[in-house]
Amino acid sequence: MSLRIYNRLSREKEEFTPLNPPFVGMYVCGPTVYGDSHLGHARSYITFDIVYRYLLNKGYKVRYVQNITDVGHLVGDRDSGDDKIEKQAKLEKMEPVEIAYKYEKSYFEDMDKLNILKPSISCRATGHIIEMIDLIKTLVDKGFAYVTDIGNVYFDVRSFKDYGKLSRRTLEEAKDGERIEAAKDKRYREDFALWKRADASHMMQWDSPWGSGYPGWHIECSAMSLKYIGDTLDIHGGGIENSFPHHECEIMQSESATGKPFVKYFIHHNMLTVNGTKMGKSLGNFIVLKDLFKKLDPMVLRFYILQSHYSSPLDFNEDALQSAANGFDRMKKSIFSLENFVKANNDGKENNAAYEDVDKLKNDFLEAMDDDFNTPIAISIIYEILKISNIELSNPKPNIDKLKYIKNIIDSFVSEILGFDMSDIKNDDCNINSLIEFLIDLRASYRKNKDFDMSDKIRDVLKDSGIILKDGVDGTSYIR
RNA sequence: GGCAACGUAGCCAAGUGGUAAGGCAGAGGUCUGCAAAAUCUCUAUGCAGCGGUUCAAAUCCGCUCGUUGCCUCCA
Repeated sequence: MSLRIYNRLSREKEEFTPLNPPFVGMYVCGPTVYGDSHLGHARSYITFDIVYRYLLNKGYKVRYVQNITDVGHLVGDRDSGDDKIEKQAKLEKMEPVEIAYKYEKSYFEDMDKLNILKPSISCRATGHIIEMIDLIKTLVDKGFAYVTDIGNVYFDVRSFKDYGKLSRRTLEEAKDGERIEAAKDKRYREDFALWKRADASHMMQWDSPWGSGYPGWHIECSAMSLKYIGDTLDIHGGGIENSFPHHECEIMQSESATGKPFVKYFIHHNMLTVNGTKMGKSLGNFIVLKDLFKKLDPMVLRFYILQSHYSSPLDFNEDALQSAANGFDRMKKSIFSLENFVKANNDGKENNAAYEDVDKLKNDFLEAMDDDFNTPIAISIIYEILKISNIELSNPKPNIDKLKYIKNIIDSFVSEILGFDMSDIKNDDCNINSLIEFLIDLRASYRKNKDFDMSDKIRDVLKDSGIILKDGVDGTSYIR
């Protein structure tokens, strides 16, 4: 079995062969830290978390680099306008660096809740101004960029022969869509800023050979990926909406500077919409993760997102969310039953037996993941494996070895590869779990003695306390 | 306006040439002190519509309709 990845450069599924196996260099565009993370971030970083986890699972040594954009990303994603961080800093009456740290922290908190693994390197743009200046210098020296009278540095897109190799746009098309007046000192309207001269009012600025200023948005990704991974990345990830202009610009900068291909496999995830339309601050359907998690288990969101393929558009709506929550709940219950049974009946013996029906599903799961990370199919196979487990559990004499075998596979697939945190219900402050366990045991003994008045009473009291008791196949489970 | 993607059951969603996975919701059995859980069966003769290619099409080609995205906010 070999991994196949849909490469946006070739627009085809290709077999994945890293440049220097077993090492894999993966770069993913990180957040611009000027606000709390939203649903779109969840989809993006869950997508690449799956890629990262699966590559690790296949035995690759992955260096996963993700940037933190804390300077240079201008409102409008263009070459003029306010810096997003500075704008927010003025709004909150804080230093730009305070804003950046605040929302970087917030970002990682949310990603932790979604059980997203930390990248191997998380690097801030402001920590790499020197690298960016060096890269810009190289581009100017090689004639791919030019310095204007007022001290701006632009990339000369007409010097790059493969313009549009990723987005498949031509310079002619670009002209048609132009709605914003280009800066006056550009030689050509599609040239983009590498370095901008700053006036005194600009809060963040650095010395450079072209005067005091700040970097353009695109250059940070090139500078940091070249520094930490090398001239050619095995994988570059990001959202499809950044395909143009951001990723296109990265390619032009990097390849012009190094003379080598910048990226082997470009992976783009598709958009997330809310109730059928694009999520936007101005549209009133903007969903911030911190708000959402007040009423939604982050694992349900993870499940919801992984139930559709990363390359398909995904709509977020109440009905679909509810069905995902129900489906996830059933999966979780089946896994609890399995784990509880194995825990209670573990004889500690090594188990070398193999089971054909389980092995077939095991292969199907891995085959689905190999096929461009097809998580919807992978999840459907989890249900089929759990069905075998449930049937075995309801046997009068369950096959312990088989259940142990299944448990190991489920642990690996559900927790490690799909990244679901299956740890039990979390307590807020005081630990009342043992108390609940005691009442459950007590009720079990009443039931055994057929004292159903008492057993039902315990169930009712617990229910009034918000604890729903359900008698599972192998014993009682409870839900708060 | 230019470019691109998508349209599969009540809902969500796989499937890119060989006869429609899985989840949710629904119906009916089995099991059970009751309830729940689990399990079994059923639920799209059809994949937006119309043509075409083929022994064979959800899948390839053409047209039409619809939705969404990028070129503005935004991952």
